[in-house]
Amino acid sequence: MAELAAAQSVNNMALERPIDRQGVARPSVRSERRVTSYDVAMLAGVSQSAVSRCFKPGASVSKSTYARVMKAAAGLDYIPNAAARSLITRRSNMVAVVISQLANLYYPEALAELSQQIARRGKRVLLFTMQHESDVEAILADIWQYQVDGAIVAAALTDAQVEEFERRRLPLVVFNRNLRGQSVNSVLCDQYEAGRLLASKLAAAGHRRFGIIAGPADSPVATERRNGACERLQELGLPPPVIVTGQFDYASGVLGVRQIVAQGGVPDAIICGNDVMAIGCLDCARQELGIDVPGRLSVAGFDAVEPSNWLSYNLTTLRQPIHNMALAAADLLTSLIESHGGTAEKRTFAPQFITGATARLVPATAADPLAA
Amino acid sequence: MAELAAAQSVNNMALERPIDRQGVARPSVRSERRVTSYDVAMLAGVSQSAVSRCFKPGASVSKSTYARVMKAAAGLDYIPNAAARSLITRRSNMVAVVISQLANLYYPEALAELSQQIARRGKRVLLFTMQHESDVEAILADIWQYQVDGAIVAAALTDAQVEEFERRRLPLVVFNRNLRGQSVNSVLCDQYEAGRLLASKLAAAGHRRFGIIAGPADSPVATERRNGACERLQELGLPPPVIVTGQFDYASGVLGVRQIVAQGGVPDAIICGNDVMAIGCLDCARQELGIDVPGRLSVAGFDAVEPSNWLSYNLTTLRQPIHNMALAAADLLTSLIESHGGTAEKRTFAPQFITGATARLVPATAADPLAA
DNA sequence: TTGTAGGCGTTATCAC
DNA sequence: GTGATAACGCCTACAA
Repeated sequence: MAELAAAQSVNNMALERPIDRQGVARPSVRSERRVTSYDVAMLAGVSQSAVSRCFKPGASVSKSTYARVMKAAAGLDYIPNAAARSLITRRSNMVAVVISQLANLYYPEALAELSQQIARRGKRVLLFTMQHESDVEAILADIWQYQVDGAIVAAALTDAQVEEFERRRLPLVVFNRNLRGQSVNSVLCDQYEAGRLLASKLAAAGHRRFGIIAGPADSPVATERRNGACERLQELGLPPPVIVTGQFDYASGVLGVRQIVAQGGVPDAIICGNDVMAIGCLDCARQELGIDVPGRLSVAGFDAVEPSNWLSYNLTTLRQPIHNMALAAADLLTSLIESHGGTAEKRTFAPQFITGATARLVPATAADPLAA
Repeated sequence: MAELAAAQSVNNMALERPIDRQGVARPSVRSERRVTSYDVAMLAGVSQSAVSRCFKPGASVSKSTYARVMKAAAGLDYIPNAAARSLITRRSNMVAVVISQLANLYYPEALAELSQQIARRGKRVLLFTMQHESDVEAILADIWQYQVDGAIVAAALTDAQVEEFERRRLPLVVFNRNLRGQSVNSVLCDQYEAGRLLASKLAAAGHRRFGIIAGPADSPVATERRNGACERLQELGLPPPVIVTGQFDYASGVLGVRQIVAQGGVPDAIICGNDVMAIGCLDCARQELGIDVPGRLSVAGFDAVEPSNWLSYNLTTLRQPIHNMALAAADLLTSLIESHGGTAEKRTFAPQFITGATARLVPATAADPLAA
């Protein structure tokens, strides 16, 4: 009886709705209406709010209502409109991911991991890529517009930019960038320490004359790696290395080793700002310059990207635990979104040394069994 | 005079609004209000519509109003809410990009290009990645929800799935997948032809005994390349190749060549489903099996990803014109979005043969100057 | 459990 | 050029 009454009132609504929504006064521009929860409600003989509840996980709906609604929804191909939902819930379930230089081999790996972790948490990735880190400003404007729930940024941000995230109360996790002195949530690998570690290992093996093929000057990661290595070499009282700058690409590695050799002869070891440059350096040294690596020259890189592990290279390098870093970034961001803030946290991961076979890592005499 | 009256009526509104929007009946859950166009209007002393118009490119606003509004907006850090906008305009300015296996080296390059082209057209990328192409179904549900303006999908779609795009009038461009018999807008490289071309080139050089390290069975691209090669070999009356299957990764190339050699001895040539497998095959053949490439064995791949061009490899391969394909995909999608459909179009790009140095491409006698 | 009603923040329409 | 007003499609107290 009550059910009948309900159905009837619903039917009244159903009859009236078309007039409400597309009656005489209906704007002529609206070419085609979308299927909305009202349509579903009409077909199912329930109220619109009932439909809404059916699509909300923990809502209280009777079995029969649920079934009727779902059947109607399926019949109409109804899917809730995320824009409308986010308007009222203030949750878009979108996360902005800002990443530079997808050409860099390291970044695709990071992006793949991040994307997966974010999806696993029921959120979508709004992707922003940039050619140069300086493009970030324009991207931020987009981010504010799109009502994302948070952002993971793999680019250097200025103090003002970080502050704007705070002002807008938008959870932010900085990925792989150490914003010194800023209280920002960040997930990173200690690049400075990585640089020091590599220098230490090579110096311990007796290398004295170093070359460095550094990454671009506007890359904080490149700068930290270079500084870490340089300062460690200095601490150890070794002569200052020959430093050239590259663009993180293969050609830069090739060019770099040529320049270094031209400038001061073949050094004992070359530290490259990333693996791809190290591979370029290695290929050029061996195949063009005819230098024995690691016999005469040691070459090392950073990142442990996939090709560094290929048989032709087996590069001595430092791995960033990308998987764990992506996991941490997603976790951190999620908790920030849920809890609406908290104190800034820096999760630093230690780089992992990969021995490889492109660097001599023991003193020369011990390394060569023939000399023993 | 008129201006004063306007300002006054605005002020009335301004005074009333707070009551409307967060008065007694205001829900207690709403923790913090956002800055809206009403706030800007209030501060600037204009109506909310005026503010809205100021943020719409081609709208008619007086200089002075515009200036006042912009100043107020800047002061309040106001940015229009894209969700609200898309609700009424039915335009989100978001494009879904669905892509599989970011680990595949080819895909990051494609994604980078796509992302750039889409951004250049004033749209954002909503990224969906998947481990297996079969995950696409779940992703589609997300796509419907998020009101994207269109989608670029680099995955195989079933007829039903394509049909659903049509039913929802959602512009779709299929990237790098040939959905035979379906009338879908697509941008692709002729993989079948690429397979044939490679087989022809190798056969022309006198290779007779072939091995194939194919890509995974669920990958249409892999299947087409393999079929193209196989059918061409058959046409030419050559013996059936030894075929093994891999996963498009380096290890599969290594394993593949071992299997092929174990099964039927060293063949004349091995065609690999993509470059990374070809590189694995190459490394293993040369360094583990001690086979002279290209002297004794020719190796070729597909895609011309960056590492294929490195000195250590200089792979014989087929390039897909990724840049142009991304351009075409973005153009096609954009025009579909603007024009609301049209007839299905297939833009097919020809693969470009990269000679490289891992395959002997002239008959053996002519190739060897000593034999002449 | 269910329906009613109000609001999320914007754009579009239409008088003025 | 400008301001009221009605959507857009949904969520959510609140009352029943």
